[in-house]
Amino acid sequence: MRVLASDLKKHMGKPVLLQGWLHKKRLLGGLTFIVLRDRSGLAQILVNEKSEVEKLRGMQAGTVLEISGVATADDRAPGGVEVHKVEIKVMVPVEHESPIEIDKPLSHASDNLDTLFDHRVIGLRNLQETKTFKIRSELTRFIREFLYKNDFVEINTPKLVAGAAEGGAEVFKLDYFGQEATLAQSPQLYKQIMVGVFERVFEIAPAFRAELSATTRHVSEVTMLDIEMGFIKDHNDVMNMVQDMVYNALTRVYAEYGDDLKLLKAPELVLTPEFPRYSMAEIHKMYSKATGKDTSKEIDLTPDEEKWICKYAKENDGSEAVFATNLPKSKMKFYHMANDDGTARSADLLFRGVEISTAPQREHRYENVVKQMEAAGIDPTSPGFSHFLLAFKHGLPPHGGCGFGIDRLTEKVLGFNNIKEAILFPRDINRLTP
RNA sequence: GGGCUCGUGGUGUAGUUGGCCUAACAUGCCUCCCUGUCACGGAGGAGAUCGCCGGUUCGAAUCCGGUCGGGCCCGCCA
Repeated sequence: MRVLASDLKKHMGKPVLLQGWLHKKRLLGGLTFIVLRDRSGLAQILVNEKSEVEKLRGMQAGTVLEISGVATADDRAPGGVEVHKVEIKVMVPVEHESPIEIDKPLSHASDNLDTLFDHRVIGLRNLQETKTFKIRSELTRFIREFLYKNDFVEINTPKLVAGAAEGGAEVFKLDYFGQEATLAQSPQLYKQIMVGVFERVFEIAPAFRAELSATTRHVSEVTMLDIEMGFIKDHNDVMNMVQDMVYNALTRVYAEYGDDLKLLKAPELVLTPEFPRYSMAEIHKMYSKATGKDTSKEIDLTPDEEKWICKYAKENDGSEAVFATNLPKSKMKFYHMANDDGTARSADLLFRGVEISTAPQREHRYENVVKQMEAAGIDPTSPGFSHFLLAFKHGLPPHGGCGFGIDRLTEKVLGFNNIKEAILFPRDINRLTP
């Protein structure tokens, strides 16, 4: 029976069999330390026999090993336990030198990201990188668990679609058995349709954006969390749900992975259960007053304003997450609901300087959706939209939801400067491999 | 798409007002020594025509032009 590195302590004094990768060799002459990596972490193995050490001559990091020995308590060993009386079996020999180091932190300097991604296949075995993606996995799990607890149903919607869901944004086009298809840039229309079925739905899936953006915040394949909930009282219900979900996921990840986050030099979490809310107009005014730069004519928040309001909220409200509410109507999508004062019932959630989510209330009245569609220059009878409208025709309650960037959330939790650092195999305007 | 910026052994860097560069340092790799390492330590070694092409010059990693490949910012957004 295989024993995992992290379970060695439970087998103190007993024979154990470990399987994993050679992570590090330290030869001290008469004795040799081997560090073995498996899915649970690292195990230290002490080898005395010359003949056993010889089996590892020429074997590089990554060599797949089976080690049998005895779990032995020793204060000098990391974690107080190591394996003695060892017999080594090389399962998969590796003689090629590792292209990138796996036992020390890799450079995440922006100039070096290209090398980091070129060597991603092996670089991900680096403990720091592995931890990053373990934390990403857990963040996603906490979000899922929160949503399940709140009666949301997880759905999967098509990524091969006939037309653009949101209009405006660039889409990838491809040949679909002779028809032109696009890669879905958002599950927007489908998740609204599903409100008519389950009331509360969510999806975690890729979305494809063909915009020629080259910034630290953009990739062309993004992992989106999409939420939609029906029978809301007002826009606040949507913001509250997103807020509670984020608060829950962040506090959990800091509680359960605090040590790893500290090791990865992630910032301390500063968060209140209620996130501060400022209207877009207020933020423009506050920012202009504080910096002397007039942004009152800006439609959206500038990247600098996003950073500024996050810093402001952290210092004055004790929260690194902040809502920018009442987004301008001119930016509104046809499926959003407008306020009477020229703003939209939409809010951006900002965290540590970037927008991680947009959480609007939807226009749920059939006639209004048709009107807003026509105003946006979309033909309501076109094949891509007639199905969508059918759901409204047959009854959709007041509803709202959010699009939420999992990549950006992970990036900011870990204190990275570039979204790609939080993605296993990022896709941007000039990277399609690995 | 617009602006700015960078390109030196496998990896990370130094050198960039031309000559002391026959390219330095760290790490990784190879050989040897080392019985408690944990970024082990010590001795030695291999490994780069300085992204590519052209130009200026007695002489170019260094200056100029072009080209290819990155990065950052803006616009747009998650």
